[in-house]
Amino acid sequence: MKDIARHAGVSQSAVSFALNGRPGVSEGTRDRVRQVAEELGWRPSTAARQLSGEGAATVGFVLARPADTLGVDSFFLQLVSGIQEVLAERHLGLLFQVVEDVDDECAVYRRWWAEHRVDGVLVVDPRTADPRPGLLDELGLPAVVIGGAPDERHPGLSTVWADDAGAMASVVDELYALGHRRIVHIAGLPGLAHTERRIRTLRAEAERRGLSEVESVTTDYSDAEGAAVTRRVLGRPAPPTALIYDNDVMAVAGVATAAELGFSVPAEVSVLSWEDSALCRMVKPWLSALSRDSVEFGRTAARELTALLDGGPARTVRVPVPQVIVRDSTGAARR
Amino acid sequence: MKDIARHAGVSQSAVSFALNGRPGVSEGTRDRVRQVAEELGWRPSTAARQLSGEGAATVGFVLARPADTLGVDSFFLQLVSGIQEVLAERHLGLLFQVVEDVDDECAVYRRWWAEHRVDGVLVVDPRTADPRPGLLDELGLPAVVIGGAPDERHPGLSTVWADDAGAMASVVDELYALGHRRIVHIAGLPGLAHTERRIRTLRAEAERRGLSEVESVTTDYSDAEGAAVTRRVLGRPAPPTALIYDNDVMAVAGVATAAELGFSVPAEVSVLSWEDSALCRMVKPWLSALSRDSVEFGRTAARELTALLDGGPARTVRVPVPQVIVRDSTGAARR
DNA sequence: GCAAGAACCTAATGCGCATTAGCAACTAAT
DNA sequence: ATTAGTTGCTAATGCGCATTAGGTTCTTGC
Repeated sequence: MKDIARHAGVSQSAVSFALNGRPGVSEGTRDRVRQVAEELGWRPSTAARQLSGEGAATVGFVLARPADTLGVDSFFLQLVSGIQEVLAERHLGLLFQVVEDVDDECAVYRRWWAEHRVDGVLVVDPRTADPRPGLLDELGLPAVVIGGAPDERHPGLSTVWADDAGAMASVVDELYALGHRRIVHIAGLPGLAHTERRIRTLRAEAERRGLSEVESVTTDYSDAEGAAVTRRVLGRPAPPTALIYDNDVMAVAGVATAAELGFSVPAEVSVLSWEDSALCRMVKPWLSALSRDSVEFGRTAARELTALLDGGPARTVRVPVPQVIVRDSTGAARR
Repeated sequence: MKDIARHAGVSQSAVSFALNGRPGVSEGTRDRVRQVAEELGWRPSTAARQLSGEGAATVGFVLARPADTLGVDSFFLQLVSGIQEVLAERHLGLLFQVVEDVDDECAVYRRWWAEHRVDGVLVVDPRTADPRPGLLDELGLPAVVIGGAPDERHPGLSTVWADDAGAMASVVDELYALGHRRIVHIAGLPGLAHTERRIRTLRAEAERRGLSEVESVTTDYSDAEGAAVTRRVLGRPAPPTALIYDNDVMAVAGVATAAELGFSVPAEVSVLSWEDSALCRMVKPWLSALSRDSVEFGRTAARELTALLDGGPARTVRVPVPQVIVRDSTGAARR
């Protein structure tokens, strides 16, 4: 800015006024300063800006999962891509960190907060008894919880969520209509809020219809566990006629396992993936799947965060209910 | 720091000396200051530190690809995970951005540089005629090119690369030994340095052996194009007996397509994936694949970058040649 | 024709830290 | 006993920006 001031023949303060749209300089001077700044390729130093009270212009995102389970997962990249789209418009940076578990994640938040490194954070994979909302509330760090159910205990946090319960209900509706009575839900990680929500809803729906042979089994989302559970339940005397997998990876592994065991899909067992991706169209039969717009999900979350950063109120936003895309892996139950 | 100084009964400068291990304070004072800082949960403001010449404590990473091709890709998450591991040790942040294309990527580098937002960057997907190394060299931004071939034109940049040429040569060796003479390489994006390296090497190896029916076809890495190319080449009067796919997604799509066309794998056509992941064990037959340690690749790249940041010389590091993992999708050529 | 105000600009200050210069007390060397 | 050196600290400065307090000229109202 000193350079610009010299080139434009004004004081450094005038430059600041001119470039920040503040009153105090004539339009002529403002234009001249802008032009010089442009020529010099000037950009404000984020550090200096931050030091004079403007915030870090950065948003944090922590992914808590062991390195070895960072496998085939299209959801996060898509989510991040949507987040970026919104952040980039406002020239907000995304500070990204991968850690092992939630405790480490909390430590990262504390550090970021103490170092004034981020203006806010995006939290994913909310859990039952999650320490993170409380911590963020306590630190006063603006945050948006992605995928969490509305949480009245932390009114400072925004929430963006998908209606898993509604989706599960519609899935059960559909399977029931197709004649399925024995259904196994190969769920994801226990303790994750959306896993528990789906499990609870499935149980409620089953009870409502008087179905006794409906259950959920939790896994670690890996193809290995997906296959193992599939093998176990299909080996029963009265195997399920429909399998709901909480992600695409397990669904694909499940189909392969079913085929191996001599079950034809969907004639003998229907398979539904709770995540749509290219994977679902890479196996035969093509997998029916619950489809949601992950990129848009990310955009929504980022928009909520920027709203918070602008001083807006915390809100709870629901994104559209995931829709079932019927392909070739679901059909009428065998009689 | 002012608080700490007051609590410890010393000047603010003494606090700075104490906490940074500088001479100028007695060990007693140092310990006392450390303790107070600990109690107060003090962490230095990165902005202030940066303003006084310490660098941004942040490394940049840009992923240039259209949002819709951000699909099933385990490579990047694993790479990033490895990068993080090394950066986290040094408390370096990772600023992450997704953009549409290389031009946007260059714009991001320019902005980061002007804003002093990052101390260095990691560059992925190097291309033939890539504008990025030149730009980074010009800006003087420390950088490590991941996956690039050694480049003498930009001695300021470090390079971490895998020996694709060597790997391709060993793949051809192996397939040749199995009796394959008609081989199609379903390559990735044209213009990517490693794509071109593999293509060149395949051609050279074919010529050396006098094989005329060996070729490479470039794609966009998508399952759709992988399937389309597979369909086309297997429909020929004399179809290839071996297919080399540049990633796992296309390989899986290719196997499905081959099955659809009535080709049995590996009896009638062998399939090899140039990327190993859970995907390769999610289809039947399990895919033979070239395996590399992406997490370690990331670690190596991050280590090279931190070395550069410490003022070390630019280096070119080769990671181990990917190894062929023989599973069930490759076998002797049908006579 | 003179005071009051507006318009446009400059000087000065602070953000949180690192660093340099400076200063007092004490010790070692001559 | 004086100087030189050392130790342990404080005061002061600067990094690049935003902002507040002044200051000068130019306009307006009476």
